[in-house]
Amino acid sequence: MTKTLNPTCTLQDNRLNDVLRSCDGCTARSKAICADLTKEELSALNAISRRRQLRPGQPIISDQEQPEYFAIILSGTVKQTKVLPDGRQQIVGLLFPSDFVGWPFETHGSHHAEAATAVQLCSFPAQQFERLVRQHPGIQHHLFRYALSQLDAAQDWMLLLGRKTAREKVASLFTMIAKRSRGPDTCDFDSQGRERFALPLNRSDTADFLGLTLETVSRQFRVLKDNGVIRLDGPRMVTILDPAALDIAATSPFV
Amino acid sequence: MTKTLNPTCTLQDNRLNDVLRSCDGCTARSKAICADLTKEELSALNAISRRRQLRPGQPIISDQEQPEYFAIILSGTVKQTKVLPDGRQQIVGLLFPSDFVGWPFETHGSHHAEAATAVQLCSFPAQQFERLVRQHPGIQHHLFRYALSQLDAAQDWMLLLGRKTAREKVASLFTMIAKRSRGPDTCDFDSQGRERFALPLNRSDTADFLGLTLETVSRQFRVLKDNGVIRLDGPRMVTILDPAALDIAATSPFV
DNA sequence: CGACACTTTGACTGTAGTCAATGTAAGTGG
DNA sequence: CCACTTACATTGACTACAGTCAAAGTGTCG
Repeated sequence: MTKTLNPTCTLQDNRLNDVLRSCDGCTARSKAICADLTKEELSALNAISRRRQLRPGQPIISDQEQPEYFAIILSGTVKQTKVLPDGRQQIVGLLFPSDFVGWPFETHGSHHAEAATAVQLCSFPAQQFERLVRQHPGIQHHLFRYALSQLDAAQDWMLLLGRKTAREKVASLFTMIAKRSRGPDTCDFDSQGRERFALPLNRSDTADFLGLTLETVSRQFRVLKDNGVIRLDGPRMVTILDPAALDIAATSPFV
Repeated sequence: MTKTLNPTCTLQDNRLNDVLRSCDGCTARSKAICADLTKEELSALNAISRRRQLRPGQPIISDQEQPEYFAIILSGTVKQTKVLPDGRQQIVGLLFPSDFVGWPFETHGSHHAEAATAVQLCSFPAQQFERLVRQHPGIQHHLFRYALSQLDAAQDWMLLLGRKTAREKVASLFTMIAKRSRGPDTCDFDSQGRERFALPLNRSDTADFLGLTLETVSRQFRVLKDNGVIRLDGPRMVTILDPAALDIAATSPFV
């Protein structure tokens, strides 16, 4: 299992332990909502920020509680879930580095968000952050646009849940995760230049994300593997062998 | 088919044809994003507003085009759709009176919105509206909170699409439409005080909203009717006979 | 009246779900 | 070092829910 980084990747130092916590070296700086903020807005944000590390399964926002803090994801993956009274579960959002977790001004909130993998966050105390958003329309503007992109993603996922076959759902998951893993710091290719990523979810969570059972997920993984579309190095490590075939599998109901 | 309005309803005059187009008599005034705006913000909005009437099927925002205008729905229902290359369709949003149609500052937008029924809109030219939003953080704040409520609704629907049975989906649709129809102006009860509403979608669109086929939708309507949960007066007119049973049917997979 | 759009119903099929057993890998303690 | 546990994943056999295909029914409009 050789692992070589794409030569175009420029590894940046997070300096997670820096006392100064400067935004300059932050890996999320160029993509998160803090991108394009004015110097003033950015330093106001930075002044109330705090780094956090979460273990898999640790909650960020618990159902029925006011969130303690909001955060930008620096590394790792966060899952948002909704559950029915009898326990059936649906993952309604997967959040990746540079994504924002939690929504200011939300009152109702039947939300639950937790770390799917180990996660590093840049967090902001809830009330201070809300005050900051009120003071700086620029920050609100970016949050608004980010919310719209999340809404669009949710609606794309509705199309997947309502209209795609199991095969298409699994293939779409792979293309989505590959796309989100494509960043200057996080991209990963094997020795032959083929895209590769670690799934942030186990089979059960994957099923809850795709609206399937874990057995069906496992079987569809196998089919894509047998067809030479992907390779599996362990149950979580996926290499895309045939990107074109994967794209077809993600939008065509037959085969 | 007797139709009596709930005595608590206070019918207001839309004055759709008034030249002055005052917001004072507007039916959406108290619930739409224009609620809680300052006098200044409201009059700025009002100054660029224009009433529009749409026939069923008429598009508001076409896929791949910059929207011409944004709008608040005064009456009727609007559907947002996403389609796969091979034509499979999913309705990703149903919008009711007081809802906002279209999103300022959106660039990508694989959005399509069209009138599901006859629709009356209070519309705003896209560019003028965007300029207004930039100038008035208060308007943006309301739009932001509205976007969050739409995101929450989308995620609730993801739970429905991914995890509910056909029976539950249809029952959930009825509870959702009943809830949205419950307004001071639009509520409708039969002679015995039972809640009643007209479905804004035909069977095919209903199927596209619930992630089912139209035949399955038709059969589940029949089961709920046979069980005495609802009554159908024509294919579109639903009366809720047993609200408790309907709530159970909406969240319990067995029967 | 016939044309058309929409809906209902029936018979059959197939995809994904269910239930159960087995496989795999990492971690624990004797 | 090796049983044993635990969590997760795979595979198989069978089932059932919803989909497909087809026909008939209903209502509206010209």
